[in-house]
Amino acid sequence: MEFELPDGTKLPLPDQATGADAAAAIGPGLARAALAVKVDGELRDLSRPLPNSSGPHGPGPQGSGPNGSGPHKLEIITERSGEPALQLIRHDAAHVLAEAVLDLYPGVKISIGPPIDDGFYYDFEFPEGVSISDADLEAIEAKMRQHVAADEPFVREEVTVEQALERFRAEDQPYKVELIEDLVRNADPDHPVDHVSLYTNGKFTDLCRGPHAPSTKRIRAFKLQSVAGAYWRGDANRQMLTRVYGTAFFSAQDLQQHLERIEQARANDHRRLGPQLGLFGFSDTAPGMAFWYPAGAQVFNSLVALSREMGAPRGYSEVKTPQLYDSSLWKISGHWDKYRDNMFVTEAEDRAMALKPMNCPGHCQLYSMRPHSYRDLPVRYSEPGLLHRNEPSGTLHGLLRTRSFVQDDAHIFCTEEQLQDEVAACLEFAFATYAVFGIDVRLELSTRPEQRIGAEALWDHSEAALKSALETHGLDYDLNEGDGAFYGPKIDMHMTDSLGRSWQLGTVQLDYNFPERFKLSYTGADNAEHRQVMIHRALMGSYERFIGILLEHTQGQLPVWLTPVQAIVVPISDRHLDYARQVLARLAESDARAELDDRTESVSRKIRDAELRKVPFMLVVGDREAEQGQVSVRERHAGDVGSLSTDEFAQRLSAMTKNRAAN
RNA sequence: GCCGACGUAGCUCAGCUGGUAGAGCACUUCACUCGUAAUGAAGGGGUCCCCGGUUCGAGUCCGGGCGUCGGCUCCA
Repeated sequence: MEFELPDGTKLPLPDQATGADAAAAIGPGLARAALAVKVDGELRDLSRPLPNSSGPHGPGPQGSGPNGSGPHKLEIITERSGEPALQLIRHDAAHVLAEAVLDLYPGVKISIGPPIDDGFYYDFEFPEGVSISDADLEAIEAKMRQHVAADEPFVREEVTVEQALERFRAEDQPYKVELIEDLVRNADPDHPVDHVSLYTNGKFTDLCRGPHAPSTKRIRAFKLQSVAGAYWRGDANRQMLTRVYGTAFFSAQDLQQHLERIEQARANDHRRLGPQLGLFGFSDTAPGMAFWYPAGAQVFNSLVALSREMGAPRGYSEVKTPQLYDSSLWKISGHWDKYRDNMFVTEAEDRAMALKPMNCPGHCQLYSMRPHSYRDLPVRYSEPGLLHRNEPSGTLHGLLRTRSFVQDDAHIFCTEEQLQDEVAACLEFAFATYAVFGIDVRLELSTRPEQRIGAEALWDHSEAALKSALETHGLDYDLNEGDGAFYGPKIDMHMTDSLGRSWQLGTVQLDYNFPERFKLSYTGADNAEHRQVMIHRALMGSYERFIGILLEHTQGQLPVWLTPVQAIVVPISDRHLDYARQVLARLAESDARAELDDRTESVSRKIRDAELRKVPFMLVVGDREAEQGQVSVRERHAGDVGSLSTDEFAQRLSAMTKNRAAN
C-alpha cells in the first residue's frame, strides 16, 4: 500500500496499517502529536486500519486510491490542523460532558451531543423534578476535568444493531434506542444498516459515528457556557430537553481569546449601541416595538429616501394602502387560516378586522380595483408599509425581530414572459442597494413547504424560474428545501449579526397563488382577460432589522451620509463661540447635519464626548481658525487630520453626503 | 409559545445568612476659559418591574403576572 502525503511525497505502508502506524512511519514527533488521520478527505480514528484495495473505497488496482485515480491521499491531523482538529476535541468534550453529567445525575437520559461552530453541546433529559442551571456548570466542569486528567482512551467498536439496541434498552436510554431505530428505518435500501459504531471512554459508552482523538487528555482547555432548552429532534411537539453548551480549545490562551472576542462582540450589539447613540429604545408598554428618538428617525428616514431614490428610475411607483382590513380580505389571502394567532385582531361594529402583517393583500386589492391592459405591465407598486405581527414573546430580539416594523416592500404584477427579467431586475436592485453599504449577503433558494396553497404544477414552474434566474447570473446559493412561503418559493438574502447569528434581509418571492385568489387579470392584445404573475420583494427587509444589522457591522460608526450628526463644532473656549456659530451657519447652508458643543468644558472633554457619540467629524475652532476662516478637522477614530477653510470642508462633506460615500 | 437565568437612580452595577438603599458615569448649580478621548466642588434624583403571601419587619424568602437575556420551536 502506498499513500500520498500533502507535500506530495509517497508513504509506503503494510496492509492493515493504522493511522497511528502512518504517523509513526513519518516521525516520532508526529506520532505523539497525531489526533486523527484524513484519508481522501475522510476523517478517521488513528487506531483504525487504513483503507486498502479491499476497503470501503471499492475496487481498483492494488495500492491505488478511489476509482483508480492514484494513491490514497493521507494527512495526519494534529493540533495545528485548525478547524477539523478543533471539531475533533469538541466532539470529544461533548462525550466527556455526557460522562460527567451521568456521574452527577444518575438516571439522566442522554440524546445527542455534536460539535458545532465555536463549540459543542449535549442534550439531556433530567429525571423528574431535577433541573440544572448555569450555577451547576462549575460542578459539571470539575467532574469533566477529572475525566480529562484520567486520560481515558476513546475505544471504537462496531456492534450489530441488535446488540446496540439491547445495550441501550438495558441502560434505559430511550433516545439512543430511537436514534438506532431511525438509522435502520431511514437507511438506503441498497445499503441496509446492520452495524453501528460505539465509542467508549472510561465507563461511558455512546452511540457515535466518530471519529475521536486517541484520548480525553487531548482536550486541553474547555468551558461550559450555558444551559438552554431544546426540543428533542427539533420538534416543538416533543420532549423539551436540557442543552448544555460549551467550547474547547488546544490552549487556555485560545479559550481566553475566544471568550474575549465574544465579550467584544457584545459591545457591538445593536441593542446596546442604539440607546447609547440615542437612536432608539424599547419600553415594557410596547414589547417588541421600537421607539425612535430624533437621531434614529433621521437614520430611518434616510434609508426610506434611499429606497425611493433607487426605486424611481427602476420603474417603481409608491402607493399607500390601509393598516386595518376586514377579515374577509385575510380569508381570501389565506392569512386568516394560517396566521390568525400571529395577527393583531380587533373588532369594529361587529366586524372582525386585523392589522396588516403583510402589504401584499392590500396591493392585490388596489390592483384589482381598476382594469389593466397588457400595455401597463409590469406594474410595480412599492410601499414602505408598516406591518404588525404578533410574534411569540420568546422570539423577540431587539430590532432584528419585532412586532411592528416597516418593510421596503414592493409587488410586481407582470406577464409570464416578463417574469425572468423582473426577477433579474430585483436581484440587480438588491445588490445595488447592498453595494451602497459595502455589505455582502448569502443567498438561499427556498422551495415548497409542507403547508402550502396552489397546484403542484405552479410550484414546479415557479421554483424552476427562480433557479434559472440565479444560475443565469452565476450566483452562488444554498438550497433550502421546504422553506418557501406558503404561496410560493423565494430567494432570500441573509447576513449575520455581531454574534454570528444569521438574519434574512432581502427576499424575492414568486407567487402564482395570490393572483388566482384575488382574481387579478389584465386584458391582453387578444382582448381576452389573462392571469398574471406576482413577485413579492423586499431588499433591506425591514428598515428596523437593516439598521440593527448595519449598526453591528459598522460598530455604530454609520457612514457619513447616514449618520445622524455628521459634524460637531468644538470651540476652544467661550470667546470662540461667535466664530463657532458662523461655522455652524455655513454648514447649515449646505444642509450638513452639524451641532455646536457650546458647553463650558475642556476641548479634551468635548472631543471625548463626540468620539463616544461616534460623530464622524469634530471641527475644533480657536483663535487660529477664526483668523483664517478655517476649521481644524478631527476624524472619528483617526485623530487630527489638519485644517481646511470652512467652505472647503462644507463642500467636501456635502459631496460625501450626496455620493453616499461608503466610508 | 417552550427550557433556564435575570429585573435596584437616565446608564453600568454593589447591596452578606430578612432590620427600611449605595457607587461611578449622566443631570443641575458654582468656580475654572481650557488646542484634539474625562477640570474641580456642591447638589438633586429611587412605588428596589407589578400583584399577592409568609413575617413584628421583605430589595432580600414564597406564589402568580409582565418584561428582558441565552437557547429551542416559529418567522407570511
